[in-house]
This record gives sequence, C-alpha cells and structure tokens, in this order.
Amino acid sequence: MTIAQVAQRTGLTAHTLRYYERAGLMLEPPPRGDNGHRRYTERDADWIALLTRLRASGMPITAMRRYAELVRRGRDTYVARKELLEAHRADVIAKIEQLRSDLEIVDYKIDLYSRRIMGEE
Amino acid sequence: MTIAQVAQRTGLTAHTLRYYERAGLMLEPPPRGDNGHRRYTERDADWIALLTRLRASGMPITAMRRYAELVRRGRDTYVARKELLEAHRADVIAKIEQLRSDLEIVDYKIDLYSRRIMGEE
DNA sequence: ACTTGACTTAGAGCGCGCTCTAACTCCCAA
DNA sequence: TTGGGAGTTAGAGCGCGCTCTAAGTCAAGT
Repeated sequence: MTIAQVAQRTGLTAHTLRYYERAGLMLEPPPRGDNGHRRYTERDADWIALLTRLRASGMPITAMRRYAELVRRGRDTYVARKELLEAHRADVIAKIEQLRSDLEIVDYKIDLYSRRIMGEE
Repeated sequence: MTIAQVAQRTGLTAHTLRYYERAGLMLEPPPRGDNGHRRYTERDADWIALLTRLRASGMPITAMRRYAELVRRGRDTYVARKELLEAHRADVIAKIEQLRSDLEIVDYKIDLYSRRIMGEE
C-alpha cells in the first residue's frame, strides 16, 4: 500500500502520516520499496486507523506515543496499556460531563432570548 | 474593581483579560482611573464570567466576538443572538455525541486487554 | 528528450488561544 | 530616596497538531 492509499483509507493526509511516523506513533517504520517509497502493510493501515480513532476522542499525540511504545514492548505491557486507555476514558467522560454542564448556561441564555423575542420582557 | 480582582474572580489572568479586550470581546473598553488603570464595573465582571462559560463550552474567540458585537448593537439583535447560541448549542451537542461514539473503541480495547490479562487469549 | 506525477527529505509556517517579556509609569511605605 | 508592587503598552513567544514548501529522485508515457 502506498502512502496515498493509506491516506485515502484513513482520512489523513500523506503529510500527516509522515508526521505521525516522525512523532513515534508507528509500531515500526513502514518498509520501503526499491524506489525508497513507503510500502505500508495491512497491519500498518489498521494501526493508523486505530490512531485516528484515539485522536478523534481527544487523546494527545504524547499519549498515543506512549501507547505505541507499550505496544512495541510486547505482551507484558497489557496492564500498562489498559491503564493508559482507562485514564483516557476517564478524561473523555470528564470532558463530556463538562460540556454537558457548560451547555446549561447556553440553554439558559437561549431561553432568555426566546422570552424577550416573544415580548415577555 | 482592579484587573487583578477580576482575574481572581473569573479565574483568568490579567494578561488574558487584556487579550480579551484587544480581541474585541468586551462590550466597551473598561473605564480608567486617574492613574490610567482599568476600573472594571460589576457589569464587566459579569460579562467576563459569561465569556468564560462560553469559552469552557468550546465557543471560539471569533464567535464570542460576534456575540459581543450583537450585544453592543442592542435590543434588535435578540434573534441573531439566539441563533448564534443555538448554532453553538448544536455544535456542543454534536461534539458530545462524537465523543460518546469515540469512546466505543476505547471501551472495546480496554475490554480486550482485560481478557488478555485474565489469560483468556 | 521531456513532461507529468508520485514520492522523498528537512525544515518552515500556520491557526488558535493564550502567555510572557521589556520597558515604562505611578504610588506608597520604610 | 529608595525600593517594591501594581498597573500600562506593544509586541514576541509558545504548545499543539498539523500543513505546507522547496528541492530533489525516480518511473512511466508521448
């Protein structure tokens, strides 16, 4: 798979894929063809797809790098990986709760304007 | 009220308060004392408190500036203000939904690691 | 032979939202 | 009178996550 194909498939740009590699997010640098071009494996593509989902959920690059390092270190990092993901899950849940509570003031203001527009004030 | 007091009260820094003013977020530039120092009114402080809540909910500075402009223009922008806030509310709700769905892969992975740690795989 | 296009690298640039620095004024207290 | 502390300004710098540029290589098509 070429970098363009992986880009297509994951929704990232080729630029971003190279950036992710530089940032230490790949399990290993993708192998190169004779021309020096990256040849991504199916496993690479799957891994990148996972990265995009973690990113979408707000995981910072540094945490993704730590996660990648754990995966590279093999089976005896399962506990650490689980802990990392659980910490992230807690962050996401906290963020959702925060947003929900921040919505209150917005709703309150909207309601206020509704009343004013209706001429109640 | 001095800038330090408003900073204290709103959780922003004095730097950020000046930045917000430059960014056009204040309803009007706070009046100055004889020494040229800003003297915030109670209304300023309330407005800034509202700004912080909108920011917390993810509203970008540009939208806050548009909102401030509408408020400055007076009563006949109620509809526009309401629309702005409703658009923002939709954004926040979409973001919450997005996060919730992004959580799925995290939960799935956590579950996977739990099983592996338990030795099921 | 020449263009086109896909790739390569190192490194610069960007948009956002702050955050901080430098140089200054002013007032007050020891 | 001298030092500290709180404020002022214009503008630089930062952290994040990309995003893009410049200059180059290589392969295929006309």
